[in-house]
Amino acid sequence: MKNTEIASIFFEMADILEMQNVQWKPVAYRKAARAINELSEDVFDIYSKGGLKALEEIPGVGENIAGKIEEFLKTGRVNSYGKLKKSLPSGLSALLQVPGLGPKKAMMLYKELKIKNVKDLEKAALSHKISKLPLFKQKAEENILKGLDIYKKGQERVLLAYAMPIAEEIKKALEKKAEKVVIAGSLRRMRDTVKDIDILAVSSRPSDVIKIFVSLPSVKSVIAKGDTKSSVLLDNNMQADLRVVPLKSFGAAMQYFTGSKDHNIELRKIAIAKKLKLSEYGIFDSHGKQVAGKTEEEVYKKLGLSYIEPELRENTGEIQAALQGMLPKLISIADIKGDLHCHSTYSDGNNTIEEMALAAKKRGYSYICISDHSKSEYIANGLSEETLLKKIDEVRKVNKKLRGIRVLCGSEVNILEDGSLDYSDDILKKLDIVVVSVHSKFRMPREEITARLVKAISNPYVNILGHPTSRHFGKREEMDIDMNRLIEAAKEHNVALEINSSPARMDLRDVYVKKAVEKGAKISVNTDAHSVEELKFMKFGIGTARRGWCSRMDVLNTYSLNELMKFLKK
DNA sequence: GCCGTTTTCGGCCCGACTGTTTTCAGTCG
Repeated sequence: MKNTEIASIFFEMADILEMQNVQWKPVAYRKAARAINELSEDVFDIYSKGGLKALEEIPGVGENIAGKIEEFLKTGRVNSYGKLKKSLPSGLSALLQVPGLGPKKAMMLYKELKIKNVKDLEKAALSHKISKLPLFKQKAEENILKGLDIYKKGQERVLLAYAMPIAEEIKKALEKKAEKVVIAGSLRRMRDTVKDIDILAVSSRPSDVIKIFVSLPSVKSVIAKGDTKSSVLLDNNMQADLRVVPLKSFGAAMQYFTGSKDHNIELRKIAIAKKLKLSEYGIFDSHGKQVAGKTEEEVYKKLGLSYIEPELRENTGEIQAALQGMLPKLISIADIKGDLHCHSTYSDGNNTIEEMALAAKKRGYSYICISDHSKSEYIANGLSEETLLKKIDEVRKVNKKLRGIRVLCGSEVNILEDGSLDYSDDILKKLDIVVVSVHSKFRMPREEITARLVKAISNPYVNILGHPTSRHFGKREEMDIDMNRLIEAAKEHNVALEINSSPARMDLRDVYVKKAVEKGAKISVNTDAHSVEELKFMKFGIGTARRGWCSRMDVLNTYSLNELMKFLKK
């Protein structure tokens, strides 16, 4: 995908323009860059199908930026970007990534002290050159060193499943003093990765709550501390932000602090059009009187919108749909009747089939599919045909023994390099469920990998395509797939696309899920659990399903056992 | 540079915290 490359060009153009004190263009370039990053479709495909006109359909992309995209796709470069870059030293825009430094200060440092990059900045701060400048006194120098510390540790995004328990712990601590505490921000929107932790509290004595917050044992340093808000750096180098509001503003504050930024900006524009003002304190009329804000529902209603679930708040069509009352009723975790992709001690799992089944029953499921690895997955102790037959027999025995849970015997069958499968059809047809996945040769050209996947799911015994893009955070990018073709094939062959809830996978990701749902393909939300504990990851996959606009009937494992068996027969 | 049930020109979300500002600019979310 060229999207990230193009978006980062526009982000950098915005930074440079901002340092040159150009008005508004930076806002426009950033808005376009964010929209391009969120696209499910490759801009190259959009352009080859619909030309410049189609590019201009992307929100925030007008004639000018569309032209630059076209130029990039045709020549591999953007002329005006090259010119902009030459206007300033190459490392300068990186200064903006240092917390506390914005365009004004960065330019001042460049002009006064010839600071051209982060290295220069550190040298200057350590030798106390910065505190000699008129705008920068001693405190500013300290803050730059603090900012550099944060910058160097990297503000990389962390996994949702990693950040959530940390946020929950902070919430628990604050609940001792506050009347209400909620986790907001991208955590509440259930993004697969997050950058920081946002917490909102209600209290009539905000300073008490803030005092607890800044002195939590996990706080390494305090970035900011005021009467109603505070930011801290945790010892794992994540930033946590707290906001404390009065009860009458709770809904508006929740709305504001949940975001996303673009969603909020759109809502505020709607408020203005209605001669109202929306802020984190509520909705106010022209006399400054509060007309809504105690609950989120009230805020959306006052703006003429139906309630928008947090997971949908990305300004990708949800506001338009809410205006027309066309939002889907989203799936919830309570709709889930079973897990269709789990492992047992037969391959590389930690628990026996029976243990997994009992854990599933305890979660209130009515079925669980144990889909161990296939024979060529040596490293994970993949099953030979002979062992697989033994396993089928054991599943039968467990089903005889247990009541209230049905174990389905499946396999996660490797998709080989040519798109053929790791077991013969004679074996596959003995299984209740066949999940097929790629575990090798991830980096084939787009055409080949797409053909490989389409061939695999065309096999009549296949039911689910496991972790379709095989991305793995910190390890592996998505495979380069023609998602439109894959989704069409999945629909045609009645194969469900998996949302793999394993924290480092979260694959399919939200934008592709939304596309699949729009086209009527089925989704299956599974955990890929290798132990009974990992069954709990379901909630994260459900988060992605909701972000992909899934309602209950879009998701295979909300079906009752009977409905599921009917689907599996094809 | 983008965009339009008030606009094709003239707007562009809103408010808190920091530092050293004696009334506000810069930065952030």
